Amino acid sequence: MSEKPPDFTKPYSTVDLVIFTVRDDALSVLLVQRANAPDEPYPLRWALPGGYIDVDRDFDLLDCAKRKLKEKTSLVSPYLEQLGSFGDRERDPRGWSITQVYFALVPSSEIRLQAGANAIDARWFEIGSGETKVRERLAFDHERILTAAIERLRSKVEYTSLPAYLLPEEFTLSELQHIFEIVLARRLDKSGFRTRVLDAGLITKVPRVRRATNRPAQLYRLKDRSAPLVFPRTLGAKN
Amino acid sequence: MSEKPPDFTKPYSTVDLVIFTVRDDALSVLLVQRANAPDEPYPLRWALPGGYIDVDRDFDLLDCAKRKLKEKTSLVSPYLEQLGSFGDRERDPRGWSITQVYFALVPSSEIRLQAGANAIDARWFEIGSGETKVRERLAFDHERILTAAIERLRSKVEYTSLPAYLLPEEFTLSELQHIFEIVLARRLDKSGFRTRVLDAGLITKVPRVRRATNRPAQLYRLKDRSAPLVFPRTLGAKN
DNA sequence: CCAATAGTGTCTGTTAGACAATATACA
DNA sequence: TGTATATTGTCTAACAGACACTATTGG
Repeated sequence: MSEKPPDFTKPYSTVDLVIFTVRDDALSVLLVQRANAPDEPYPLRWALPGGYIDVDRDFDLLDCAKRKLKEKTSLVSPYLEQLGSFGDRERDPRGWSITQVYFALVPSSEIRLQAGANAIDARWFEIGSGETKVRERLAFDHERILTAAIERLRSKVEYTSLPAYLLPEEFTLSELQHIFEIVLARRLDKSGFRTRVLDAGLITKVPRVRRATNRPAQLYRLKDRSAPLVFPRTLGAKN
Repeated sequence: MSEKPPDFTKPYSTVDLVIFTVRDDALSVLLVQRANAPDEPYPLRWALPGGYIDVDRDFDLLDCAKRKLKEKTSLVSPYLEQLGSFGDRERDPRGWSITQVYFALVPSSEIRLQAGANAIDARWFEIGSGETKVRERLAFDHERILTAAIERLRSKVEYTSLPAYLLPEEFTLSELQHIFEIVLARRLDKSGFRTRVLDAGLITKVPRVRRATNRPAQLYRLKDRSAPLVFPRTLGAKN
């Protein structure tokens, strides 16, 4: 039962990102296409954005995730949370590897996609409701990771106000409800939704309204955009 | 924006365990004392059990965690869940390192402690309610990890039946309630507790009773001991 | 029959969920 | 005035929480 010394074989360590947004009324995830190089595994396959930890530039894991997020989306401070890590002997043909997975929620406006170093293209893919979440076979074990991320997102939406991070800074209650409905894939009752969200005290009015061809709607914003998460009560109504 | 090649400097990768039990009516955590060797960081400090991933023996992260758990407690299949990973440049003086942390719930009976390779002693430490969770300064960033683990445990207890894994396979409802109260550090209403737990359908009667100097108590067991987790409704009563 | 704990029943304030009514803008 | 959406109100069934009562054993 001897410990391996620290300079024994180390696993590869990467950080990958599951970046969600809602566009065209559909939950979508950002994928990048891998380069077509002979020494790169899974050439031309679509994959979650990410890459190796740079021990010289990154101070910690979150730093590394933020850096990669910025490289892909040029966003600086969206919602970012650790999903978990996935590591085994077979997921990468180059050897024992571990990926630290973070998931991010970003507003679909405010985004300019950029292809990264190892990626020749970057695109949004809609999340389907079936067993296979995306109409592509992904590289590595990324399908499993994506599935886990979706599950986490859906379950957290039941008791937090996470979807607010999918909207621009200011939004109306109707817009917020709409985005909840998209993520949860079911209708919600208007009255119940409003009281739950407002009673929870997570959002505050801003002294402005959104005008259209009807009654103007009060604008709100998150009370504390940096706060990791929060919890109204249970949610539930099916309308 | 060039990617580092895979054989560039890798962080060290370890797996650490936060092993909880309840003994003498107190939530406790298993710590090991680090060896007093000149080249080892934090000599004689208490730390979470764990160690380097062995890329030859461990197939995946969970495997590695199970192996280490077995080495320390000789338990094979208790509740084991990934807590998260902690990685940065400073947490280990030997260099950039990442630890994959798992947390386990074990019944306090059924345990024979064993000191591991790098550990000269292993002991249970009671979790206090104050800011500092344990009356010891721990090695590395293990205090932060322990705090996160306790937080996770307490929050999950509010909506799952996790504490059942702290009991032997068969238990009475009173025993289950008692252990909930210890973990949550508050009293619960008997009637409400029973209906919640039973309605959730997580446990089943076994055709036996526990006898004492009073009315015998029905024995129960978890319906599916391998099921990752489960959720009654919200919990809450303060009695 | 007493002590001790197991197990069940009752009452009440709160709330989720469904639904309806009213409000306010532009055209 | 009409249309469209915002916002608020009402009613009801379900439920959590508090508390009390009954049940069953050993001594």
